[in-house]
Amino acid sequence: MIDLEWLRSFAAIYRLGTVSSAAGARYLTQPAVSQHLAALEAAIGQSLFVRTSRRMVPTERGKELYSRVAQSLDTLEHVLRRPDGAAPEKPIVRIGSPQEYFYETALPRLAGATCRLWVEFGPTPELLERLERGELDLVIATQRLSTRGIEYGKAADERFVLVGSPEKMRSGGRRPRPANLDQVERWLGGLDWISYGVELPIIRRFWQEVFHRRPEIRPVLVIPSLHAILKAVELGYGVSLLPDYLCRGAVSAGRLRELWKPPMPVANELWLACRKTDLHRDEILRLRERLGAG
DNA sequence: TACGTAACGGCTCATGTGAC
DNA sequence: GTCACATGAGCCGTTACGTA
Repeated sequence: MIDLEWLRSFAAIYRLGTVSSAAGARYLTQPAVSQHLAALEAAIGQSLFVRTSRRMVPTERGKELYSRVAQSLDTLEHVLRRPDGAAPEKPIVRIGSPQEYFYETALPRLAGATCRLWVEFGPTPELLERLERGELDLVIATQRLSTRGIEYGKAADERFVLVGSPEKMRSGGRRPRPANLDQVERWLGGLDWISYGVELPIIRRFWQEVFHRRPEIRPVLVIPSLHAILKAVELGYGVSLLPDYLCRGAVSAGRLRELWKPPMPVANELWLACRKTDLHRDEILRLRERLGAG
């Protein structure tokens, strides 16, 4: 007979990745949780995790079991937590995202969601790692990493727009003919640039895709925030590349100007990632639909 | 019915083991 | 050396059972 406590410990190990952290989360000691898992594996007759030196990696049987019990255990946890007569507690979905995309695009789409949302920001590789570890439920990713057990759905395309302030452009010297890439490169290389980082992320990619070489640019301003870059461009610090969803409003309002359109647009795909074992969860499916990856 | 006692289950603490 | 899991020893609460 399988004890419910064994399953609760199993789910905690699955989500948190180690027996020790699962023990902490369950207010038990590590040996207690270790014994729960050993008893569950003995009852089932199969290993549910591969013991590596640093992590407990679920086996196929472990993944299958988790997908079958996770929703029921969550429901049970909610029922046990809520006081008698209280309305059923909404499930929690933990979302990881790039800050600017979430603020500009995801947040308006999530208005009226029927679950509670806990949002965290960070770089995509880190967020995907945390998704795999069970610390997040849904990640808006700027790239697809080959991670087993993660399902990706296309959420959106973002096009990078080369922008500057109208005042800066008036004093920026004579503009080259748009079709002459050598002239355009020399012209752009002579402008003041604002970059997200010293390694010139976005700018480097733009340069390589358009001019097929590395940019020789020393940015006048480095700010790891796209919103701050937008403001800095408006204030005339220099020019930069921004996602279309972020600068569209400022361009329409005349605060920014698109300086030049490359022959082929430089774009990025945005993905919505979740664990395959969570694909049965209603709240996950609904959020995927809202965010465009249904 | 009340009490004493043994058995059992589940926990913690301490420690061993293996991987990095 | 550090980190994480497994294991043995011992403690404690619960339960079953016998006895007054």
